[in-house]
Amino acid sequence: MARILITSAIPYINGIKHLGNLVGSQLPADLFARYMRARGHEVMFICATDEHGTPAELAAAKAGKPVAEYCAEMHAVQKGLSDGFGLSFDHFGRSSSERNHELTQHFAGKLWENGYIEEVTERQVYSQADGRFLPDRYIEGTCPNCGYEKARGDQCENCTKQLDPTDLINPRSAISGSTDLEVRETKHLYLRQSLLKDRLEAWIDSKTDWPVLTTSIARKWLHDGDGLRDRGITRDLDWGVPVRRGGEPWPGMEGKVFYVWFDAPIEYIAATAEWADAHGLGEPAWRRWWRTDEGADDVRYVQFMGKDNVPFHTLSFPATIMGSGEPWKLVDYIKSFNYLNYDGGQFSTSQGRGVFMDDALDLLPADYWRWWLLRNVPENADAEFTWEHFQATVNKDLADVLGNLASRVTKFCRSRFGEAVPEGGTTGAFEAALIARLDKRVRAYEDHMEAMEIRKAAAELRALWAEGNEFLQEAAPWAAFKEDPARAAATIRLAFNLIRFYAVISRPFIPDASARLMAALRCEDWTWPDDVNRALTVLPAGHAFEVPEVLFRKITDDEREAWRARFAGGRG
RNA sequence: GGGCCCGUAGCUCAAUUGGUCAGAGCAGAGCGCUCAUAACGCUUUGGUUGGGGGUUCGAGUCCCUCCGGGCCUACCA
Repeated sequence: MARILITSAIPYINGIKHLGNLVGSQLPADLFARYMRARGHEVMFICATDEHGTPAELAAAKAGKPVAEYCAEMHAVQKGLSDGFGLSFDHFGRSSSERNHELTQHFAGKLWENGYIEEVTERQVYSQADGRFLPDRYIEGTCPNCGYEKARGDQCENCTKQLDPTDLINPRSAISGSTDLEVRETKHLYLRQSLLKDRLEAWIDSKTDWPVLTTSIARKWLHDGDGLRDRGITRDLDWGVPVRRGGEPWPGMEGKVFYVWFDAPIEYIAATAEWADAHGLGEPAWRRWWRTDEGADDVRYVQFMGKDNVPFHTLSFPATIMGSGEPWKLVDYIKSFNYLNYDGGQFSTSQGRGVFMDDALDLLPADYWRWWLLRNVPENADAEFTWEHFQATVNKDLADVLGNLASRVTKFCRSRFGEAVPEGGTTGAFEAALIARLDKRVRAYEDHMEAMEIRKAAAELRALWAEGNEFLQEAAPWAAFKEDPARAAATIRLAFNLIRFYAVISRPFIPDASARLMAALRCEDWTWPDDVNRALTVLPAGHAFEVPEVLFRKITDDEREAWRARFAGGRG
């Protein structure tokens, strides 16, 4: 039994996430976690809400609430939606937790001691009306290059020129529109990750099995321009982790907080500590996952994230850990994803374009979404959600291939033999051939899951389901029943076991449907089919069952069109 | 501007380090079955693998170039 630590990129707090966010990290991480648990491994699956930063403060202000209250509410909302999608986190923490405050300050203290933090006095734009320093992109003005009037302080969206806020003509706050701006001096801490460039690069180079997407982004940042740049890790905000060196105050940094991208990855560790706290466990319970000197040496650590998060996970966070000089666990494998687009464009939180997690659960049970999203997860390139494809995939795969198989077997049995697995008859070479095919496929499925080749795993799983229909067609128990009922009984008995087999292996993808199948079979034996032959004899003759409700209903053309219209934009 | 990824049958995608790899699912066509959510099974029509050039005994698979699409470019996270 292995020990596997899994973290999903932590979703930002300022609103409900859309399906693109879900499929880019949390959902595939859940698939992997569920699979590894099913194989009997010890899994620690961690996620959290990322609660600090300017957008959180602005969202809270817009909602007319104190930021702490806003974050607490949104955390509860996101937790509820995570549960709704069946995301099986061992703990869903909060980056604003006391644990994260302590750990973030601890890391900063160690980095300072080791010379990896530098104090830098810089000039930033301050807005009197907003009472805050403005990040570059929150300053708008006229582009000096092309004259576009809504250029942002970091870049002009019209001509794509990189800008400095002070370049803008007639600069104003993007928050309030105020032009009462001034440049003030302010002191900040920089993480001197450039000092760790060689170590980081050697580390990245050693990861030859990582997705190209992951390593290419990391290398780009290592070599772009003058190489890896140092990074500001503090901000002039109220909401966040106060800047301290471990337990000590940090002279000259009063009133400042750490930058979210410094404290957010540390929350992976902190959330594991939160998990231990929530379960009344002591320090060793979580440290054995994270400290290589306290048991984490044999832990395999896998991270899931969208490509936008890769630089922070391949460089900044590892730099934080390396620079601490302490034996914290570094990630072993980073599975990164491209984006999911929506019907010809991008998902847009601001425009309400696309399907959001709450909407999705409002329309259909989680398994429909899980299946489509995972089967089409943007592994190698950006993928696209269309209602036609969603309808076609779900109806065919889930309703016709899997759901209907359960219906035809259980209903046939009920009408011919009654509501118990029939007895009599024996299996022969025909069944042995089926088992051989299933064995080959389930081993391939395992290999794909182990390698996190999600699309391939989904395709193999579907092929396994299809084997059931092929077998039934060939065995034709409805025909055999007339001349040789025992023969039909043996076929149906195997078919029942086949359904259980499918429930077990499909569970990582469609956990609710698997549970309903098992409930109908009145079975609680979720043993993984290491031995397919044995797995197909779990349900004995005489075992009572119920005919399940329709496992997956079909999506109608009318629904498809109504939903397309509803989610075209203008949510709110 | 720089960097990266992609462009394979109508659609969505597969093809270990170059050597039966030109495939699967869907859609289409034909046949079969009738247990089932008008579901299932079998057979079958589709591609000179974006264009051109090159390396090689042999290239979707390597190199060059052109065309087309996407992403990233560091204080929003």
